Amino acid sequence: MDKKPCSPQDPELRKGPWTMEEDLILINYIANHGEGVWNSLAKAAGLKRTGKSCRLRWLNYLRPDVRRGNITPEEQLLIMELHAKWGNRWSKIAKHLPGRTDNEIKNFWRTRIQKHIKQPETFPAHQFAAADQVCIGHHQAAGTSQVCGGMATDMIEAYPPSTSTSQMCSMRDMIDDYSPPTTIHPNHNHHLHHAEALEAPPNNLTMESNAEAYWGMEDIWSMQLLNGD
DNA sequence: AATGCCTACAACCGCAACGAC
DNA sequence: CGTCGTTGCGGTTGTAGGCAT
Repeated sequence: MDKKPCSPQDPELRKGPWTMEEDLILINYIANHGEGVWNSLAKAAGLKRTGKSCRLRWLNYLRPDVRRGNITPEEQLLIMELHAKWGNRWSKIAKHLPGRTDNEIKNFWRTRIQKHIKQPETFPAHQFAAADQVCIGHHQAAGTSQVCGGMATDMIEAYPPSTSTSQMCSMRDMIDDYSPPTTIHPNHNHHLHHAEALEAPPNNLTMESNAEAYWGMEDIWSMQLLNGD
């Protein structure tokens, strides 16, 4: 899996998971030369990757300001709210979650939320609670594909104790209100003022959820800093 | 302890938009 | 104004790790 050639045309091109060495090369190169035209960047850095792959790796994983790990309840609510407004506009939604990438939000939505939307109505609340520490009501009417006000009381009670009563209320309201658009409103500008009001990172969004990054971006960054310019 | 299944996430793919020439 | 290269986006897939049996 490590050195699988990508295509007969370019047997040198690597695909699949990035190695630590590749990450370091990319980080070093960008630290010294900045981001640029990704195809030539990949070549100049000596990476046997497509520019596209390098860009994705950088944006979703290596950027110093990227936040990975647990999505906080606040972020979950924001995602729901913005998804209700804009649908699958992941990059747009990601702009309102500082440090989060569209890919992460998309994955989060598909794995944590969408699966519940697809659950039959009889899905037991306790299983629901087990599936996620915090999650979303699944009480949709068949065929309407709507996350809505059916958030089980159990689920709300399963919410972390740190969650304030007011947060709870707003969460209920929000989930009650939630109805993902079946089509994107071409004219969604009337939402923007609200969304932009959300743009500033909430104070309680901390970096602590990043603590479990795999082989710590801190490590990589300290390594590349040691390498210097 | 072995296995099969499920979940979460990293990465790839295809397409559309955009800009330079 | 058409072509080409690049970027950005959203959907999909592959796989590692966790969990249940």
